[in-house]
Amino acid sequence: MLDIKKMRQDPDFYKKKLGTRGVKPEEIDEVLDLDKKRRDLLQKTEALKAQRNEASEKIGEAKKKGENADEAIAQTRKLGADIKELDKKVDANDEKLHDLLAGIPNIPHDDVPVSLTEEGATELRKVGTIRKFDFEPKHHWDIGTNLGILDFDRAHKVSGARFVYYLGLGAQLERAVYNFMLDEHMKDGYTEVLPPYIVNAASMYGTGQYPKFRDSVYRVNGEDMTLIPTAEVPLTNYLRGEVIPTEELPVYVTALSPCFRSEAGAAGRDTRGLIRMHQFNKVEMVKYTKAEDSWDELEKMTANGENILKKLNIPYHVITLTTGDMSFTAAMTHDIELWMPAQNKYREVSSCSNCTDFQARRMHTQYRDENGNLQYVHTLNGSGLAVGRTVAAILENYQNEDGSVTIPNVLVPYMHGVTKITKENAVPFRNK
RNA sequence: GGAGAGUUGGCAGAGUGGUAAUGCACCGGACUCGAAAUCCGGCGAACCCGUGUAGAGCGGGCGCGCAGGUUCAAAUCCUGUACUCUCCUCCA
Repeated sequence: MLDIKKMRQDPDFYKKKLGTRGVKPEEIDEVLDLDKKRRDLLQKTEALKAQRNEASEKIGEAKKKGENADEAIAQTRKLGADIKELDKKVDANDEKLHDLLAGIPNIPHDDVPVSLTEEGATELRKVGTIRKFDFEPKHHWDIGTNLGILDFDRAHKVSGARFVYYLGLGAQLERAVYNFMLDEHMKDGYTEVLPPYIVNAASMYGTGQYPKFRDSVYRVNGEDMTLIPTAEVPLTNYLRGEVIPTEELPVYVTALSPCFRSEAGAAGRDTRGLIRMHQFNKVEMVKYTKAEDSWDELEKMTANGENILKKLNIPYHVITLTTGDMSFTAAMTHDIELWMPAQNKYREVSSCSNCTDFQARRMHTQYRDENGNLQYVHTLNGSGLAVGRTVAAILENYQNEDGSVTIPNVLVPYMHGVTKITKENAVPFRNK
């Protein structure tokens, strides 16, 4: 949610900045018209209310003295009707204003590359050496299926498209990866959290999924409850409506959670493999910071995500998304994309965003600055990392010609000493 | 799923139709070499509108979980609803 007062003061700035995200200037004008109308109506109704309050007070005094106040009551009665009429108009106007304003995205930072499409993203750095294969590298879904550790067919039978079973060492690998990630983040100062996986509509609104993206989530139990599309929702809403003691800032939290997404509109994309599932695991990082610290914190958070890939020794690059490609709430987003040999390209594994005060204004999450004034916190979120995609990358980058997969060194302890997944050790019950 | 109780300022806690007690905490001052104690004064989240250089000051609105209703007037009455707690049932 943007600050309407600031928008009122400098409409041209907002039109220019939001234009880079595809917001039409007429939308801003409409918001400002409704804002003006709101203030006009408020002045009228508040003047009447002041009048009524004064009259009521006099009636009260008269009654105390035992005097007759019938005439004054009759006169004041009319005021009540007028007020009710005006208040209805105010409410209707407020609703329109709020709906419009809640659908306008965050203001992009000046350093964000301007483009309405994903083309034009800035590459910040490229890390790691891309492995040269002396055989044709296989896709992870073929590797996983051949080893028996990924079973897409039976998931399709039991659940449907875009679901998967992990088995044996595959399931263990997934668990090893997210335990490794959580341990690394704890070393970096994050507090581990195990949040609820179902949240209410107010939380979805707070982080900005609602009202715009109702259709991309799974709702349960009628309208209100939603399976989380990301742990960002319960982590960021954790302090919703609160004033955070200043000495606690910055707050770093991390959580593993499943993420549920309907992937409406993604039909036909990434139909094979682990890349785009209705349910996947993700380790999420969330920070609450003071306003002046959030840009530094974004860089640190991105580094926390990169740290995982460095230790896993998987090549990646970091890009800054364009104005048109960023998520609704972000003022700037760094994506980490890891290397998928079989696809011969980088694929997104993390998205780290500074949402500035955009979510905090929706959630009313504040702190007191050095003058004792209330300020909105800045919120950041980033994947640290998407677990399924990381597993996919391990399978592809660490595959051997015979179809086996070597376990990255840092994960061996998490795999209880297993150094390689082979057809023989992959799924015990298949080898009886 | 059934029954009951509760929801008031940072915290505790009064208030059953006349416009939110009191205590603690907090802020300012006095006393003191200083601090504690004590005394005096102030302050009741945030928010919204007007005025204004101002997130100062001043004026107004709103404000007792939330949303409606009755009334000149609602924390108080009525209706609905959310959440919390207790007991029963159930369950990992």
